Amino acid sequence: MTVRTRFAPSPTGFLHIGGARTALYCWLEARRRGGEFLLRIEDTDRERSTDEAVQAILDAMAWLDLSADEAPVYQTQRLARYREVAERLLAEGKAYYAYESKEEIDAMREAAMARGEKPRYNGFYRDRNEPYREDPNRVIRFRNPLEGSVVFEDKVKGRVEWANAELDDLVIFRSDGWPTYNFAVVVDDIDMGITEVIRGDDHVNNTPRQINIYHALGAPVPEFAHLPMILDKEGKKLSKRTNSVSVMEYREEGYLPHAILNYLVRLGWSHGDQEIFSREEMVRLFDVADVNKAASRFDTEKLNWLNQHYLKTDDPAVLAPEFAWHLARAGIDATHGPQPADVIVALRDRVHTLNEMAERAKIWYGPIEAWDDKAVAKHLKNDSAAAVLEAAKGLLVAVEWKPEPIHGVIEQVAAKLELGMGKIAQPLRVAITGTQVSPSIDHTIYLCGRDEALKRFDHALVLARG
RNA sequence: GCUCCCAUCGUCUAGCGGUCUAGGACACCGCCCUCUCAAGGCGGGAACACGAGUUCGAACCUCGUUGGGAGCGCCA
Repeated sequence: MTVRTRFAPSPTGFLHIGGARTALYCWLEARRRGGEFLLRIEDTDRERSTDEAVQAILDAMAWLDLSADEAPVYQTQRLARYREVAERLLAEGKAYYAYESKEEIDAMREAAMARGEKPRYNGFYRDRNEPYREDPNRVIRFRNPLEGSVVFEDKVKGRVEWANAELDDLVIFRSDGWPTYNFAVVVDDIDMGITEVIRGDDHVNNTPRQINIYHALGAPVPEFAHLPMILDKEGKKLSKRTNSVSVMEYREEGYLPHAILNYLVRLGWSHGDQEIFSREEMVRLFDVADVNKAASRFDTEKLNWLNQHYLKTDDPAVLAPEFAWHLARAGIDATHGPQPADVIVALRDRVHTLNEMAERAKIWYGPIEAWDDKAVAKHLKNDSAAAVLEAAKGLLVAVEWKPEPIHGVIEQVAAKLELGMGKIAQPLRVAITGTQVSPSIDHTIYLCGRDEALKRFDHALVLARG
């Protein structure tokens, strides 16, 4: 049988970083085993689901390049099917109508808690065989087995056993006429031919209930793999207050999609000592069965390292479009000025993210915004600065405009004036950038462009002599 | 409260009864390189939560303790 996995987010917000990892693992598992990866939008909560959220999730998936093999399935479009299945369960006596009000249910729960028990439905309508009737409180409940236990072999957690006595008769159809999560999921997973249910840890508790529904429906039970949670740096649940949780926020912060994927694949899974995984390697080596049981913390420092790793090793031409996106966001008009790919080469050893890179690139796309007074005082207003600037200007006018020849010019100036590189590079750097920190001086000058560089030297000469 | 789950350096992890004076990576510290900042190279500190038991032998198996987490909805 073909392996089929699915990622099933509910569109109540953006694609969460934890959701992204779940999607990645589902995608990888399907790919490795030559199967299919599907997407299902769980939008039955009409109060909280929005079209914007659906689009945001789709966009994030596309940006991460985790494409589904079939068009997404929307639960809201499958209502008739859920009804049909629920009717069948009703007809077979595997489900029944119940008419308690929400207040009654709440009271039931509180009473159980008071008795030190789990808050559960007491099964009042279980054996009453109440017929269908118009009632605002009408729900359909699943007749869960009373005895025995549900056992399943979770691919990451191992054997899980659950006493049916712990489970109550869950609502499968709400009074508003929509199916509940636990029911819709099972119907969908059966209809979609899902063979591997890979999802977050928070669903383990639902699994026994769902397995009972599979049994009631006479459908084969898929394999389950419950992924541990991703916690924040403090070991707390990831929250918007303290972390970026949306994948697209990470994009805005300048992270590369494959850096995020590489970070995520190693969070809870490993392959010996390997840290860097290409897509092909992930597909070949990943196996959900090797995923760790314990929750892990999200460490931005390591993500930073990975992001810079890819910044340094990827082809600048391939990185250029994503970088251009950041330049535009930073309000930079890149139609004039240096090629983004050249800027990447100059800055990639110095930053961890693309937006940091865009910020530093400003110096070559527009005028110097702020002069560092200390830099000017130290490197421009001294005995040799003016001479250095003059000499450099003289040679730069005619040199071939590439980093290497420019580097040659600087060496010539040093030789001619009998000065060390420090005495040459720093005044030039301040002249071009207004600060004493920048990439190597040849690149710094090169990226500025000949005309602009000469203009900045002239201005610096004024400062040096003033 | 009840049910279930988890536990190796600060963090991500390797380890699947002897090869562990516990390996790698991020972060941190030091040195080197150096036109600044980085990057890079070399080196360093840093962990088996605790207690019993099983065994000739335990990070690995069992039980308990402690500490964390999840769930207990007409939310997903």
